Amino acid sequence: MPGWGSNGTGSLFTSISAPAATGRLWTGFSTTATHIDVMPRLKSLKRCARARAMRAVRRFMRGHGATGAPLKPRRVSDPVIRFRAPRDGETVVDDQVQGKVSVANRDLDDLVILRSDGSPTYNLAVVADDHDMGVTHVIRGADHLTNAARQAQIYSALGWDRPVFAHVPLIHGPDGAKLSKRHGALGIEAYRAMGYLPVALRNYLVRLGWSHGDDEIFSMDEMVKWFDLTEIGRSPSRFDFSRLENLNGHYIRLSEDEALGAMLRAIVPDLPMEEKPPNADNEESWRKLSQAMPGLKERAKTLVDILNAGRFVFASRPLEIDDKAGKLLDEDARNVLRALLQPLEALHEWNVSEIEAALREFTGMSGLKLGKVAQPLRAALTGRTTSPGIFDVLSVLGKEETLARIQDQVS
RNA sequence: GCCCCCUUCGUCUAUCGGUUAGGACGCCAGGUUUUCAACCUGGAAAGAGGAGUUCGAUUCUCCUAGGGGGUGCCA
Repeated sequence: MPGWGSNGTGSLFTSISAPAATGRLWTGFSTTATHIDVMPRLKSLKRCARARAMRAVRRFMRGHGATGAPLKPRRVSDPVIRFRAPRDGETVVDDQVQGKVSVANRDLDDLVILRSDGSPTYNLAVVADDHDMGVTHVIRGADHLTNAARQAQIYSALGWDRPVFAHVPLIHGPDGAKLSKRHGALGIEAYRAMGYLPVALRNYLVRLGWSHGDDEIFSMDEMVKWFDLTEIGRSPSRFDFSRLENLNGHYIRLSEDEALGAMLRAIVPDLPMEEKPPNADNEESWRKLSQAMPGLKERAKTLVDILNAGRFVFASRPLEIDDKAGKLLDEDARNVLRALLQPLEALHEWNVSEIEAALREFTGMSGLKLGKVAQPLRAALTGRTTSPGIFDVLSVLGKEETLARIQDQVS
């Protein structure tokens, strides 16, 4: 996405417009790229306004006589310049999404276009700036619909052609209230820190207010090929985290292990303390994490989930055992673990297939179901009742660490 | 208050006047399974209400209700 963030006074939620020449996207506008034609005229208007206001005040004071106090106007407070809007008729905006929207002109007031300090206000600035840049399409949130009518009037007053307007429906929060930068807004960085992938976010967002038959998963190419303004619905939607999580899980499972590892390391600084892995600067732990990635990504909905589920590779002994895992480690379980030490110790090769063979042989001999062996092991090795496949856990941890963690529980 | 926009399962949506109103997420049940996920099968779940137009309305029109947005020397 080009042009995220804010430049000067504009920002993501204000306006997105495309200059014809380059086809690049711009967000907001810059008040420094100014409007050669308009500004000087307005400036002089302002001087006139001030002079006129002075005269009016004097007149008023004369009219009220010299009743006492020293009534001598020093200076008129700085005037503003307003746009003289048409009083009759209506202004019609032909919007690509909303259709023809008409507003009676009597409902649109004479808005301020130049502040008392001489700077232009939003509605004048976007119009002048978009015009200067040759912007062809103004696409923004439906909260700007009324502004479009005002801006249309300004375009007309200036004798300029209007760009194409498109006002897309807003996205409300899960509670149905507006989601915007000034109210309960979540910036894009917040979603990053929650462990959402850019691809997932894009895919989720594109389906809000827009659809392509029954399709749910879109590649970037498909989005570009199929998306069209004319197919956008007009009703606002709610932000649904479970839907986002589902897509995010989908894309995590599709991601390469190395790519996930890189993203994980990148977001660690942005995470709250309790979500950061312990000893996060330990390279060996990161190596183990990437080794465990196939099993971890299978189970995760967010990057934070991966870090959380993969915490056991970062943890140092003695391991913290959570409540559920603790209850699992009763006397029977400890006996199983004790009996496991010897056959594991005897393994020369420490890899998934050797480990699996050894454990299955053990269950065969002892008559225990694999679950009766796997769960205590899982508890002792990860401190949790859920984890990636148990053979993978042993393999990733390494022989020495595995035996030590079991020893911690049986002694 | 005034103006504008919106209204199909809880949520996102499909439907270009005639369908058993479809799909997805979530939820419930079952299957698979070393846990949890993933995956597979099945299930519950919707046209806000009222008038019209029409042989026939979810679909077109109007009204009501509800929701949202706007109404700044904010953007």
